[in-house]
Formats: sequence, C-alpha cells, structure tokens
Amino acid sequence: MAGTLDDLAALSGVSRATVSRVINGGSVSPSTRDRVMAVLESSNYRPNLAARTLASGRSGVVGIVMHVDPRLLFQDPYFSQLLQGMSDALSEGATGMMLWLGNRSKEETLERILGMGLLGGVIVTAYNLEDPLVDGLLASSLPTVLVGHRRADRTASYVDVDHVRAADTVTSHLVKLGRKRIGHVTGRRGTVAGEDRIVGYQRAMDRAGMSTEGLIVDGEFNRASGAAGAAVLLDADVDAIFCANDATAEGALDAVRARRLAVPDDVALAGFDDLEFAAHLDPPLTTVRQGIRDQGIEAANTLFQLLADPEGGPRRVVLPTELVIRRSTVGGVSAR
Amino acid sequence: MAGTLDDLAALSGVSRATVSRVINGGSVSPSTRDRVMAVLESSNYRPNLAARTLASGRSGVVGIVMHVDPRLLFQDPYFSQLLQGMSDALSEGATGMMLWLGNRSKEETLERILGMGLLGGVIVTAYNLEDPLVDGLLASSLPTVLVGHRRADRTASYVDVDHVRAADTVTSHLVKLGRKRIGHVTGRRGTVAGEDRIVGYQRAMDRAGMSTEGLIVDGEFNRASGAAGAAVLLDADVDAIFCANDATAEGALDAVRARRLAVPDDVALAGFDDLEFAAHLDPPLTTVRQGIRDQGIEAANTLFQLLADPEGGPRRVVLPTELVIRRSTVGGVSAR
DNA sequence: TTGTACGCGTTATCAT
DNA sequence: ATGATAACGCGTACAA
Repeated sequence: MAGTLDDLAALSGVSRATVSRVINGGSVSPSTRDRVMAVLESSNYRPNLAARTLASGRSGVVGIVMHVDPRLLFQDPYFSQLLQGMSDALSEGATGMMLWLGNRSKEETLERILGMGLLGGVIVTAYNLEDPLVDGLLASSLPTVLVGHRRADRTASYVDVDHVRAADTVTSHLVKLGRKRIGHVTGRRGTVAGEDRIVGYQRAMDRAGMSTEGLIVDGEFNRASGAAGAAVLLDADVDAIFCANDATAEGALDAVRARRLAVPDDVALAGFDDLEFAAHLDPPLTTVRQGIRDQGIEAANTLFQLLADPEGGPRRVVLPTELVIRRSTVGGVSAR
Repeated sequence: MAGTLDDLAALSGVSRATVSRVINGGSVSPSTRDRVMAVLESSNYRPNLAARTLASGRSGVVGIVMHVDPRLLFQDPYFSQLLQGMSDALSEGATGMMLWLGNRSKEETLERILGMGLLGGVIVTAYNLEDPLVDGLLASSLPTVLVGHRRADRTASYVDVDHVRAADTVTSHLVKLGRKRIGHVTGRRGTVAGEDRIVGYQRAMDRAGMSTEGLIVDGEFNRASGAAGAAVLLDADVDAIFCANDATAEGALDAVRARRLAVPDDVALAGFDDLEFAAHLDPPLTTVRQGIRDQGIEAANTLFQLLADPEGGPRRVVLPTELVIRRSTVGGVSAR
C-alpha cells in the first residue's frame, strides 16, 4: 500500500535512484519515466518526509509563532485573519506549517522551536519592544520573518505597516473636523503598535498646535480598557477620541453611551484595524484599515524569498494603510 | 554549537549508543551518566527530529485540521478558542502541532496530511454530515479524533456535546416563560450542530404541544443570516427566537432593534455558544455555554490516550452544556 | 541516461 | 553497563 522507494524500484525494474529522479524531476529518459510513472500512480506512494528531510536537509515545513496573551488571541479576530493569510500563502509553497501559541514561556517556546530541527523557517509576531523569543529566533540560524518590528530589528526581515503615519492621519482627520480636545486611549504600552500610534497622535497634535496634556490614557487593546479609558477622557471633557484599535473603540462607545452622549455630535470616535465589526457598530466606526490578511500573505511570501535566496539580505515590506471614514466621526457620511 | 550524538560521544569518551541512552532514559551507570550529562548541558545539543522520527517511527507531532469556510474561521472566536484549548493540552505531551485550514479542497488537504508521514495523529473538526476529509482520515491508519461527530461515526473517537438536548433545554426555557410563538433561526443546514439543534428545538416544541410551522428559518451560523432570518420570523409574529448560535443571535438583535421592538418584552432572544461577547450585548444574551476550550483540551487528551493505547478502541467524550440565563429572555435577571 | 554507494542523525538489537 | 552495528527511507555525488 504505502511502500518505499525501493519497492517502486523493484516493481518498475529500475534502481531506486531513478525513481527518486522521476519524483524529484531529475533527468530520466522518456521511456523509463513513463514506466516508472505508471507504477507510481497505481501505487499511491507517499515519500517519507522524515527520511527526505534527513537526507536533503530541507523539510518544506515552516513554523508560525504567535506568542500572545490567550485572552487577546481568541477575542480579537486580528490573529485569525493573520493566520488565515499565512495559511493561504504557505499552502502554495510549503508542505505544512507548525504552530506555536503562547501556552508556555517564551524561553521554553523558543527552545522547542529550535529543537524542532526540521523547520525550514519561521514567521513570528513581533509586537513587543522587548521579546526574548523574537531575539532568540533572529539569533538562530533559522530564516525568520517578523510580523511587526522593533526599531532595533534593522537587519531582520519583516512585514509591517507604518503605525506612526497612520495614527497621524486619523488624528489629523479629527483635527480637520474642528475637534478641539482630542484624546487618545493608547494600545498596550511596550508594544510597537501601541507606542508608535501614540507618536503619530502626538505628531498630529503638535502640528495642529494642540496640547495633549491629560488627553492620553493607557489602554490594553481591548474593550474593557477602552471603556475605562474613555470614561477618564470624558471627564477631561474631550470632544473626540482616537482609540488604539477597534476593540478599544468599541469599549469607548460603551462608555459614551453610558453617559447618554451622542457620537459623533458630542464625541467623535475613531479606531484602528477595520475589523469586520467596525462597520456594524452604531454608528459605524471611522478607523484605519490595515490589510491584516495581506500581512499574513506577505509574511509568507517574504519567507519564501528568504528561503530561495538566503544570501539576498533582509527583506522589508511596509504595507499601506487606509483611513476609512464612517459616521462615528462624520455624522452625515454613510458607511461603505 | 549544535552537534550530533557522535560529537557528544566523542567529547564524553563513550559510544553514541550510551549518549542516546542517557538522553532517552536507558540504563546507564551513574558515573558515566553524570559525565555525559555534564557534556550534554554545556553543549546545548538538540536531537534531530527528522532522524529520530526516521529511526523510531514516531515524531510526537500531531495534526490539527480545521477545514472550514474562511469567513467563519476569522469571524467566530469559536475556532480560536478551540485551537487554544488544543494547543494548551498538546503542548504538554506533543513536541509540536501542524495546522491545516480550509485553503485547499478537502481532497487535496487529505492528500497533504496523509503525505506528511511524520504525523502521530490528527484532530479534525467534523461539523458536516458529509465530509470526505473526515472520511479519509478515519479510513487511514492515522489515529484520529473528531471534534463533533456524525451519527455514522460510531467507531470513531470523538469529543462533542449533546446538541439535541441543549437545544431542547433552551427552547423549553422559552416555553416556560410563556412564549407562544417561538421561532428558530437554524445553523447551516447539513452540519451536525445545525440539524441537531433543530431536532432539539422541535422536540421541545412538540412536547409543549406547539406547532413550528412557519417558525423555522435557515441560517448560516453568522450575523447576517441571523438578521435576515429574524426579519422573516418577526413578520411571522414570533415572540421569541432561538438562534442556532451567538453570532446568529447578534444578527437577530440587529433585526429586532431595526423594528424598534424591545428585547425581551416584545421578543425574547437566545443563542448558543456563550462566546465572550454574548454577555456584553444589550441586553446580555441568554445562551448555551459549551466549553469550547474544554473541547479542544479533551480532544487533545483523547488523542493522547489513543496514541498510548492504540488497541483500546474508540474513545467518546460528550461534554456537558449549561443554560446561561441572561436578560435577553428574562428582563429582571442580571447578567452573571 | 542509469546504477552504485555513501551519508543524513537516531534508535534499537545484538554481542560483549 | 556498554559498544558495535544494522536499520530507517531518501538524496545525491560519482562512476559507468
């Protein structure tokens, strides 16, 4: 049924090497190729990946590492979308993908990944300014692509978006609407996205000559912290809030509603991500669309490039973002 | 740096076999063991999984197959939670997990999984009444655990909940509240959960002596179909709707709101899953809690049992569900 | 074009 | 208790 290369060789009356060539595209005479192919088709042979890996040194299996807080992981569709994108692209060129989530310490996870041996390369989410797991992978000999990146990751290959610029754009949008006290519920401190979005917000405010004093409240990229943060900002009498992501904005909306204030009349609200639900909020949420699935796809493709040309140096991909204006900032505009 | 078993053998002045014994727990004299251990610790050696698998026949790597519609996958936290549970449990006993999503046809996916060779076993979501991928895995020699199951899967190992019973319980809850026209927006037809929940709903209605004519509308387990289905049912003048899952119920809530009707005064609403957001809806949603993460954990443990005792016959685990009553059916009750 | 033969890093079965 | 040595299944230089 299953059989080995030797079995096929015996059945087709050639050497094992020839069968191997037929399978892997070596040079074989048309006649023998046909003969071997016939046997091969009838015999539903499956090459043994372990043996193949051992002999050739490459397995075609890549690793995906998403070492994030479980609560975030299964609340935020962000990760599912990213995974989906990677899976889509990887299924083209890789024979399989292994997955590591955050159920062990970063050190342990790193150890397991490196111990895996048969991995061709890894894609790892790099959201934190400090991350021993990412450091370890970059320091290893394993071809590595980051999703997100720290400033220090200059020699690494990564896929990311320009958070600073995008945050600047949203904030400027609020400024242009005539909002005078624009608050910001940040993302989780210590994350690249969190910090960079603060920088972008700050930059836009500076340019507009507006003070941000008392207008920045720390959040956690989730709904609860959005509600709490917005409550503080509402006390500070803001007329607009830029939330570090959509989940945070949803929480902010809760807080605004709890005070019977109107969006956007009393308070304008903006988020970041453009997740599915953002368009379905009431009112629909102005936000920054970042192609999350695209980031996954690009990360996979970048890894493929790295594998194809290991000497080609690091590849960096910065994907574009798009400001999606909906009724949470501009009352009259219809949702798209 | 990395090194092989032979290197370690040379460094510690013993044979490769002895080093292997030290690592894998064979019988070695305390003295040599200590000597080898010393070398081993200083040398951050990592056994080569490919070689190990080739020689021993087992890899410790398990597969997870979630071949579902991408749109469902990254909208519904259900899958993330399931994955999380599996990952948690697997990280204890397995060296790694490979993941297959629905980016290829079921036949192609099956081929790839079986071709993988080094898999110790697989966990596969079995939601559809007909599924060649599940059939193929069950027919293969690969130890397989289903999450969900078809009636025909009598000889298979699976983890599931009793959908019929749970749906019966929710519906009976609505009956007891005095609702007279209880509608049902079904799950996707052709899925076990969808069909079984219909059966449970029907059973409860029959028992209460209520007709279900015109009260069953097909849904798709998502928000959009929930809104559409609820609209139809509202036209049919229902005073309660049991939705096949929480996402569907969220859509139904949209539809009820659009008509300026009150929940639960005009229409009572119930869902299924008890996802995070269900408690945060306005009003909080009455629903059936099924331990999704627990199902993942149980599936992993079941697979481990299967691997430990291949002759032990199929293992079946039916996890309990719990009716969670919130304000969408009983106005006065506070959310838990 | 085809076959021979060696090596990949382990495990496992023998002797010793 | 330990050390040779034979698998494991495949890729691939090298020879023919």
